[in-house]
Amino acid sequence: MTVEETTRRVTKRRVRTRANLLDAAFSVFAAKGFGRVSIEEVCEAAGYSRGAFYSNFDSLDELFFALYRQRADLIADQVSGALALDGPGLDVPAAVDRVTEVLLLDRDWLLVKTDFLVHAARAPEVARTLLEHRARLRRAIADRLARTRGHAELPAVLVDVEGAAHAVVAAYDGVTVQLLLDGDLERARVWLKQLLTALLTDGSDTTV
Amino acid sequence: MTVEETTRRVTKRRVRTRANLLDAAFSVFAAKGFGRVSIEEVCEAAGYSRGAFYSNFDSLDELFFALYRQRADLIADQVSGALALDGPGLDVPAAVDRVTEVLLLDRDWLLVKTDFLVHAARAPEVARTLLEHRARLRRAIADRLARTRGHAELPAVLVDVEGAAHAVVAAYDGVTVQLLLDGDLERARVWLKQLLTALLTDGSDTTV
DNA sequence: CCCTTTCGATACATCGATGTATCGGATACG
DNA sequence: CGTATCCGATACATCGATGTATCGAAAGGG
Repeated sequence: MTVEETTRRVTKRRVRTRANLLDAAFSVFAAKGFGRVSIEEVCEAAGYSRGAFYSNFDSLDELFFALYRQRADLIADQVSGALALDGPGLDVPAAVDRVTEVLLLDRDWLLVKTDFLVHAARAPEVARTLLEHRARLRRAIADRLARTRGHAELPAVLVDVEGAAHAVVAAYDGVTVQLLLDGDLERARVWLKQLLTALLTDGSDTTV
Repeated sequence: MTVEETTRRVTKRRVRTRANLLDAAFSVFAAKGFGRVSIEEVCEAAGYSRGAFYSNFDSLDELFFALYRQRADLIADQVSGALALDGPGLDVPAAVDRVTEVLLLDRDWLLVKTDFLVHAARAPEVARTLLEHRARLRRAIADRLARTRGHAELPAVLVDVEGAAHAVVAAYDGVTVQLLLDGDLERARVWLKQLLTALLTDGSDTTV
């Protein structure tokens, strides 16, 4: 880039190239891991030369960041959608099902996401972005929970809906780890549903 | 190494060197991440030249594997210890406390561990090792749970003690992610305790 | 349809990391 | 204490990745 803040004519070709680079990067990152990927590999996968890359990004880090942002936003929207789907105050299990489908969509994304986590864990700047993403997600969940039921019916130790939302995210992350290792997507989904059910209902409610 | 299976005289100096390299590697990996570390950096941190490295390991991957194994075994022992501490059938909350202290000991280890996870996720061979580690940990937990109580008192959705152990590990992993991002160790501990309590007790039991 | 601006390919210079071969000093063992 | 063996430092050859500078081609405005 190295672009001064002067507005610049942005070509259609350019946006296409950028998108292609991002897509290719996703595949390559998923396959080999951020740490083991060179700029050239991304370019090759996208069918461009390094000239194209340097015209669009300053570094692999920057591209990685853009890539994460793109996909994470997309998924966040899908989750919000899945949460909003049914009217106010309807059944949690159905929502859990839908959200689970979206969150555990494909392993490649989880691989890239985890790479990004590892990256963020060592770069406070980046970590802040990721934390904000997560906070937004939690809020969406908390809102949904609050809308459904009046603070009751949750295990007492989780304190409030905020706590419950926190727990949901933790469960998601936990199941992700197992899935990354064994690669069994379907098992992971079932397992996440069980966990969420265990967390969001008190012992009496055994609807599985 | 490039060692044929002929037994070779192993010097004291050698074990010391190896240990030093592993220790240095731990610091360097924690600080910069496996993907961004060169062999030379590790050697420099340990106060050796690359000759020493190549005399002890074939590649960074091999060193990383050895490092993980070393530390993971150590922690596994500590956890077993913490679980075995009190007599048969005594209180869960105390055990939860002790285990939590051990599991969330320092962030550096979690960083390295997560790097290793990311690495394993793309190398089935390595993943198997890690899965075995986790299975062993789960078994220890399941045994402990079984010893305490007779299958009752657990949320029904978790099915059995195996399921509960699974849930415990998931909670641990979930909390780890948050800790990696915000760096707040104490919060993480509290939070993990809450989660475990919520998971291991049915709604009626509100002992926090 | 021309001309300006932008894009991306190519070639080049540079740097850092890797692995190997060699050698002198350390270490164990008799 | 002498000697055979082992260990790790040094020097070297090589390779791949990075970033930049340059140039022809594409795109879009008039």
